[in-house]
Amino acid sequence: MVKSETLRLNRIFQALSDATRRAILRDLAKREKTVGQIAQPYRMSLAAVSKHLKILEAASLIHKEKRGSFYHLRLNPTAFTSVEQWLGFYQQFWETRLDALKNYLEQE
Amino acid sequence: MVKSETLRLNRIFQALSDATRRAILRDLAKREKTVGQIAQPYRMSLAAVSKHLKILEAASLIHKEKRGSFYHLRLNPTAFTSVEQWLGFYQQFWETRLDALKNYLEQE
DNA sequence: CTATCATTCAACCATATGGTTAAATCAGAA
DNA sequence: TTCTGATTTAACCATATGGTTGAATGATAG
Repeated sequence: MVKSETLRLNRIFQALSDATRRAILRDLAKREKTVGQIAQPYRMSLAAVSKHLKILEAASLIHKEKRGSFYHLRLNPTAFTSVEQWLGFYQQFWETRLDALKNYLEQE
Repeated sequence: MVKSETLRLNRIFQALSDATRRAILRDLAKREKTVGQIAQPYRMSLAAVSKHLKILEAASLIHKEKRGSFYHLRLNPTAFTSVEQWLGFYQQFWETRLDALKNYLEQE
């Protein structure tokens, strides 16, 4: 594994380890939003949400663009491919496991 | 999202956010190992590795079993399905994105 | 210009994290 | 029983994390 990819995965998984940040991603999957719109459902301060967005952006999971006096946030779907690739390596293991289970059950 | 699944994902992603722990998972993918065998490639203390293993176990990414005076660790491949499922939701987005890119490139 | 609105930045705080070393546990060998 | 080896636990430390509040920035509306 290349070092830069390691750091990239560190940042991505760390970003995803917080439930608020995962909820924000879900929210942005629907449509692009401003910081204020994103913050609205949460009880925490705007500054706290702003920090979460910065972490998501550093992990390249979202893209932030300033238009006028508003920042617009949107999902960066390609970033998810890093996780997809990382996970891909392990799929062979749980797939063979599930296949074994399936075979076992079908024997009955 | 159910709360318990949220906590489960918190633990899993947090566990995966550390490069040492991801390396341990890779290592265990090959075959089952003891704590000492796992620790051998790393410069850190055995106690530090022991902590990493506890975190991976709490995230249910590995299974730990004591046989005699050795603890044997192995991958728990089914735990990866949680990540798989979480990621699945976003695949529609980056897939349509990649399809769009593919179409664009094929136009040339 | 000036006031306002959206957002960030800075300073701060409590708790979590990832490491250390030293002591405790616990199974197997002598 | 006693010694040894494998591993965990405990206490500790420095830094990171996730939150707060209040001041700063920067674009828009009067």
